[in-house]
Amino acid sequence: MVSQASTELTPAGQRLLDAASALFYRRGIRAVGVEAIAEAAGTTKKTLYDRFGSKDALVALYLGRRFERSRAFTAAYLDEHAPDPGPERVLAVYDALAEWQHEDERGCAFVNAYAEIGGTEHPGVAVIRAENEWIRALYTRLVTEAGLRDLEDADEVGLRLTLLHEGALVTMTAGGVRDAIARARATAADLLELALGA
Amino acid sequence: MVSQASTELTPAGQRLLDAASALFYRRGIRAVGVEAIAEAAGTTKKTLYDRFGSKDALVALYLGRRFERSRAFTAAYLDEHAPDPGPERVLAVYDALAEWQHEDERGCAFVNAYAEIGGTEHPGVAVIRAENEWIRALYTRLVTEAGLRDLEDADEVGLRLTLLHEGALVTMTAGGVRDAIARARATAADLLELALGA
DNA sequence: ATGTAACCATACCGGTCGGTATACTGTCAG
DNA sequence: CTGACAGTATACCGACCGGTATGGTTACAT
Repeated sequence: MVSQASTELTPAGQRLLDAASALFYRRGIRAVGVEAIAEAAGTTKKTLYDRFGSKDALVALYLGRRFERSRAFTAAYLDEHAPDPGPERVLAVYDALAEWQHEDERGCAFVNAYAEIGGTEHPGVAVIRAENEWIRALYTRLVTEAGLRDLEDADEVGLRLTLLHEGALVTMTAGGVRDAIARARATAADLLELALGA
Repeated sequence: MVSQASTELTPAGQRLLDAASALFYRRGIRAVGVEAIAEAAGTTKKTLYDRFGSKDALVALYLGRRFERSRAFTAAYLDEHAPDPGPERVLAVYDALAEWQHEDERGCAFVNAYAEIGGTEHPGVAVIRAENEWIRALYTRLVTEAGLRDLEDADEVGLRLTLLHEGALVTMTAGGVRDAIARARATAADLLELALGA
């Protein structure tokens, strides 16, 4: 587990993936051409296709690596700011999200990508689904560890916290509500108190 | 207020807007070319540009008309299924959403569109923002009528219900949770009970 | 009768799309 | 020394993009 997929890339390959990630996230997938990616990476289309084979594969890699990164970021944030099981550790996920989003302003990369490639057979669709399920599983696990031992209850609360999580991202960007994540956190706190007992 | 914007369209114009709406919603905005729209409407690009001037204008009209329709649908649904003020009328918005989404499977048109045109100066961005604010205002109003007279509290609960609303759509599509809207409704019920008193 | 708006058909514009081909340089391991 | 590989540079492919131009056919109002 020492080497990661991103580590195995050649220098030009890494630059291409970095440039593609930034452009895809900021402007959308279809809006960004391979030529622009190659130019931003200071290389050529030839190298891009030698390394990744197709634009679709590059998109899937972009999503996969972003998923990896957000997982690592969240895990590190939780361990640093709320290492002990309990409601505070659950709510810290929203804090991690706020920190992750920061001044990015473009919301959830996976939701945005799904708007463009959802319903197709694009290789990135599976990554999107996996990310969404991971968020849900994370909340469910943390809620269980916080004391909600009943599996069915934990599942239900985990989903509810996920609804707030995703809703906050959408309402923040498309809705223009700056503090949507903080409001979702407050709502989640109420739900947790309700589920775990005062 | 008798005539609507859509009523003023010529027959070919109407067909074009209908075809464009279906294609944009199902496949995305950038994925659909004007040629395909004209062909689906049984007409030509010439007519499309004579009627709408540009693809961007057609997109904005698509979003605007969908906003109009969803507003009318929701209002009619509420009046039919929950005509009296109270928590049930608030929760009926989720029922209306489930009915509206039905077997559409592509989630919120505005969230999807924002993923493609957000951050640009596209004329459709304003429509997206307006739709999102309307949802929030609707929940806030219904909550107030349900008995939450304090303006600040109503604002807060209205936003929370919006988070669940948007989160449900995203979790249903990108997350693959079929009954996400029903789960959002159940969560909203708990929040309302909390806010209005048992 | 004349004008005008709506429409259809077709060809065209410059530009960009994703993807491929050719050819040359540098590096480094066998 | 010799491949093999990573890289650069550039030209090219057919297809499609949004948008325009030309020209002709109806129908209808003045």
